[in-house]
Amino acid sequence: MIPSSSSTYLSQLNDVQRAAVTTTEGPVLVVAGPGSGKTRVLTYRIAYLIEQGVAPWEILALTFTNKAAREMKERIEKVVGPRANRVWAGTFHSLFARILRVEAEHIGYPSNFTIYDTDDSKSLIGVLIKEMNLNKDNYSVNSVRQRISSAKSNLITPKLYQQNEELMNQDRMSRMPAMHKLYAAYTARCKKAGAMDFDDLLYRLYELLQAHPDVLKKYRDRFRYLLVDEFQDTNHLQYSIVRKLVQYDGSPRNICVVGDDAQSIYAFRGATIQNILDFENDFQKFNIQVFKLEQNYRSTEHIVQAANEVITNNSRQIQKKIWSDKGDGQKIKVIKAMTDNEEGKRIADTILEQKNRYHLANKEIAILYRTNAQSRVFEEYLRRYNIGYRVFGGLSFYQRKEVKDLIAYLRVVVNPQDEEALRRIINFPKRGIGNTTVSKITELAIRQDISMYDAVIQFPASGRTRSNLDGFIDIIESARKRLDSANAYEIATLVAKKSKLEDHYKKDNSIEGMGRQENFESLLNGIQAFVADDTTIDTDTLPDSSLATYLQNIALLTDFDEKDPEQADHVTLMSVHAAKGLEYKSVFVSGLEEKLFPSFMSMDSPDGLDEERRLFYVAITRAEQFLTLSYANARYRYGKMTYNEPSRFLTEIPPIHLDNTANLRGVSSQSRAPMGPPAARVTGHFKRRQANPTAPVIDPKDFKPSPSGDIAAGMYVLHLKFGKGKVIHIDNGVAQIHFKSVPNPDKKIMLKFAKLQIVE
DNA sequence: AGGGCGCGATTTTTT
DNA sequence: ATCGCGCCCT
Repeated sequence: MIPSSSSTYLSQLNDVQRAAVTTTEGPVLVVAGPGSGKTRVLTYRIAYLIEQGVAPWEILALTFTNKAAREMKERIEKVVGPRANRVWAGTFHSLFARILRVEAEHIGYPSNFTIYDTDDSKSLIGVLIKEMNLNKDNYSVNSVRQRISSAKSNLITPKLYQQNEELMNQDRMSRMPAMHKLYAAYTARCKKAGAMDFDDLLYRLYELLQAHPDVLKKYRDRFRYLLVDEFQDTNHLQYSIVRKLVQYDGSPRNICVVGDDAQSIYAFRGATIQNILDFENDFQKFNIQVFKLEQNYRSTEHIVQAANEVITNNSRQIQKKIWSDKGDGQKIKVIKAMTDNEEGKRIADTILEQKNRYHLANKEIAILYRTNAQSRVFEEYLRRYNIGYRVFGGLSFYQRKEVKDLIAYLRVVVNPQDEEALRRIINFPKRGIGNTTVSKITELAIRQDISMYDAVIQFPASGRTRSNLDGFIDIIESARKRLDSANAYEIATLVAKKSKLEDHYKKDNSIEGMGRQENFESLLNGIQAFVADDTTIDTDTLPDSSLATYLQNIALLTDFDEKDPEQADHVTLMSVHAAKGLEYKSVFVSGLEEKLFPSFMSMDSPDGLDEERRLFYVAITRAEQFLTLSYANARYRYGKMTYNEPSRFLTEIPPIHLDNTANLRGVSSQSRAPMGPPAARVTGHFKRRQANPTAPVIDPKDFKPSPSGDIAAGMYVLHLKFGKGKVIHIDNGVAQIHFKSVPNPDKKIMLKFAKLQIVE
């Protein structure tokens, strides 16, 4: 029954790792270089604690991403079995949300409070700017949100903000003198809406612990052992909470933080490596133990040494030298390209070559970039080469309009005070409640100091407007009535029908519309799965399949958290940020140009530049065996061609680690040649093994859409995604076309939008 | 009230 | 280049 004894897994650790695992009492700082077995140390430490008799629920393990939390839980489970589920392991945001749900009443929130995502926050700020008659040219929603967010992350209340001369001065200088009023108003409105934004999940918890000693004591007693992963990415507020939980008289101070200052890449949103330094100071007199994990088990030496060299260009860092015993390995390749397009082609070519020569699987390969917008070229070429790929990041499933629409209805059902959700759906799908009515309702709400939902109910209006409003109220109320008796899925389907959302999306048969239908349906399926998989283990929280629980779960999810069918053999495309914590046999780091990587946003300050360099450090240390860096002399940005120098980071790698053969055939005639299919020998070899063999291959360069008016029934046309198809008939601007080479060959396409080329 | 059109801004990363 | 927003027209 016991999955494995401690001796088994402890023997898998090196001396430093083992010491970090078995030093369970008192404060511990683990400085963990890339690939040094950090996750292994964390999970084994928890497993070890449990074997030493610590109850799983006395352990609080805070991570930064859901992915990291899940991975950790899975790995603990492998060692100690199902007990692992009782460990409080999760992200700061999700665990704190869970606690806040239980304790909400203490701070005047409903336990089914809404979580506002960044879009909701921005939308509310926009509304407030308008309401307060501020000039929206001076008050940009983004900078206001940023300032509010960083105020909260530094424990500055609206009141303290107003008393802070420095902040107030900054605001005056940037022509936002009413900033503090906005902050106060924003806070009040969130509270009134029963809503917390991402920062509130931390900030309100801090307040709660601060103001309620009994609650604080409860969690201090409960969590006897704390662990924090990726400590370099925590902000001041997060550390303050952690400190509150462990730093007090009589505390055993069993806290272990793991991090790497060289991999801190979230300073832009308030993370500070100062926390690591503070941690050392704060726990100095409590016999803090520091362990440095310096052996890299991931990469070969050229890669490791290059990383070491690069990071020495940063001004301050914790001294450490990463080393590897995996041998020299391959040198780092550099691809120079004329254009971003050529960069894409050359990388795709190199991928084919590597697959051929080293028998790499797609999933052992990743292409990384600084900004998500760069993924496009790579997608194009990988598609043409029939290499399966998957893009991470960008718009997450839960940010899609059709998904947010239904979610918004559900949010209002659970919490009618949720103003942002209400605003989104009050007239969507259209039901004759126009802007005029909505702003009158808003005024009423403000004047009477009631919620917007109550204002909708009370709004005095004549015939049609009134009955439209009643129609809306009825949708919400009929679902609310069933909140206690029905599960999340039943309510969701009811709302989808009654609101006419389902109809709205079903009747749109354009390509995009069908995608939305699919998303809409998979949202409903997801809710059904949630209901079916009712496995909440916590006794504290409401272990149920209720709508409220569902909403709180998904609010903190991102794309990454979709269960990836791990078998799928695809090349991974993602931003460098998203790649943190991952590793691949072969890694391509693209777009190494000044103003792109490093980003122009960060170039003017030394701190910004240091962060970009750490980002580069993270990027190259993802590679196990093959590392390829690339840049282009010219690339399209914001619709026009831009020219940039190669990134300074390239010159920071000593040439001894670089493979210069790539340079020799760098900017040659071949790179200027029009894009043709890759060498037949190479494609031919791999084509058979690729996923998605039906995807047609059309060179976008050869594609010239015909005027939509020229298209008639009976013609053969080309479509970029679906390939060749026959136009069956055209009805009211919508063509029915049969594409024989795709799984669902019959498509309805709106001629107005679709780009089709007549071929015969 | 709703739909269409044109302009403008936006583009670093994410819980 | 793409998207969203606001304005104007019906």
